[in-house]
Amino acid sequence: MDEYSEIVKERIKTIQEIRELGCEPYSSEPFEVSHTAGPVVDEWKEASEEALQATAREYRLAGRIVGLRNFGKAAFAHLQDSTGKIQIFFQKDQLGEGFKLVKKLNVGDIIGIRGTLFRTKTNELTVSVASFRLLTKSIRPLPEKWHGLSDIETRYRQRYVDLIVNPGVRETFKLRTQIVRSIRHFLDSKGFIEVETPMMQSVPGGATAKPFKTHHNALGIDLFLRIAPELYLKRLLVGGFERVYEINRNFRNEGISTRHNPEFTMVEFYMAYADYRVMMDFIQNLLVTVVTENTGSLQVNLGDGKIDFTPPWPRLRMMDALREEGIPEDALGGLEAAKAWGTAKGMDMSNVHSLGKALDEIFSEIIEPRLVQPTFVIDHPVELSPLAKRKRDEPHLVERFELFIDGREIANAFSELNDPFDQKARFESQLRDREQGDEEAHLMDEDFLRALEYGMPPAAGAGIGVDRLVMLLTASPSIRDVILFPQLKPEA
RNA sequence: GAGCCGCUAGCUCAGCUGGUAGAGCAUCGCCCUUUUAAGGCGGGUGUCCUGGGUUCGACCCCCAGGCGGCUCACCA
Repeated sequence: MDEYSEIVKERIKTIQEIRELGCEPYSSEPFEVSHTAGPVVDEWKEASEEALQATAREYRLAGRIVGLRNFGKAAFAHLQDSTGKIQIFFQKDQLGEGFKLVKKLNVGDIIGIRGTLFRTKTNELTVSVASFRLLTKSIRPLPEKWHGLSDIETRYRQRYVDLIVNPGVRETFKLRTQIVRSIRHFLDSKGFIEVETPMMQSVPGGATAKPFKTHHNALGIDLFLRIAPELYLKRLLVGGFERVYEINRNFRNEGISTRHNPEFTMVEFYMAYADYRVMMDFIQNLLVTVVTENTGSLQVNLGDGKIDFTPPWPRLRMMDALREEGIPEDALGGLEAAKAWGTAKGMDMSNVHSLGKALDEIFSEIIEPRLVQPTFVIDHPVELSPLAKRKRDEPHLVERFELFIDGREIANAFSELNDPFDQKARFESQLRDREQGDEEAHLMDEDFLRALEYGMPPAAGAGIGVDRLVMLLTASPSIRDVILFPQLKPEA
């Protein structure tokens, strides 16, 4: 702990004084709560003083003092619990000896009260406290009531304080939970079962990304935090789970930004006997449901603009989009021409070794940022998608789509490659990329191939970035605003 | 990883051309039984992010470093 400030030293003195009054500042006695602030305020906000007196019901509430106005022989405070806040009123006449403890209270303390409702002269619904107990003394001062806590670093490092004083933050995280619940409910209702697959993998696969490495002492082996659950979920398709999903963390050892946290949440789901076209309809359906349930509308406000989720969403073939951009045919069909075109447009193509990568580079640079309204980009080059099934009539492309909203990829899906021979060839091709210095190329996963050899039903699979979806629906500019404890460097 | 910006009391912030640090809230004392940014009177706040340097003198100028934000790069 850091050096105590004068204020904290004062509060520590107060703790002693509280004990001298015979009260325990860190109570272990249970406090039985009968009501919570939000519902009480909602129920009685219209009621007259007479109506309140007529009920004479007793309320037992607990929460944190977030405002305190002390008079000589009376005091007003606001009590905040997880549902909202309500004003409470202490009077010496009512509390007698107990009023001495009121003098020892500070903003930040957690108390439990018992009392009845009334209306003040200014007509605010208030609990007149008949008795109360200090449940937890707070010795650190909360941020100032006017400006609150705005220092971004402190908000992330001490999220507990952020949550106490910034109601919008609480709302964002409650909404995040509801969004996840909506997704889960939707999938459950369509016959999917939720599973948990390994977070620690000896062959990290299912995505192109750099993994975190760790070590298991007893086994004496290195393990990797998973970059995706994909290869395990597909093993479950082989095992006969025809509709499976997992909502959980992935870990990628890459840069941190307003759109990237080293651990992030994905929902991945797999549907046997479907293909990517079926999946496009399915995802559109899922998101329309989730958006409606959580925002009450299909129009979502987003800082400067608006996202309209009204289906159907346009489907844009990646190659057509590039062609419309005026990219010449030779660049669409040849690595060198594509690189030259990109370089001429000011892009860094030095790390690009395949035509697919080159086209992807051009696409993300000039087309993605314009895809503000929900748009499916479909039919990607095969080199970009080593786990996706080839298009029947265009084998250099795969049956894949990405959903873009607000210029960002929200979902990625494809018809799953279930041909073990092609899968093996794709892994081998990835290994060659790796030898050429592509650290993110896939590794060979022999057991996955063995599973495919037993036979995986044709299926479509999809992944949706939950954090980014929540950003969208809460109009949060940074991923750190939708992750309770975002990764930061340790404090100095 | 690069560029730009920020870091001063618990919080939010001011601090001139370099002369040794302030306000509001919070806190402490006194007064106050319907306030809600309660009010009145009075008091104490500090590693000015850290370490060097320049200077008679550094919150301020220079150098190095730390942490954070944004943008870019990598990526989802």
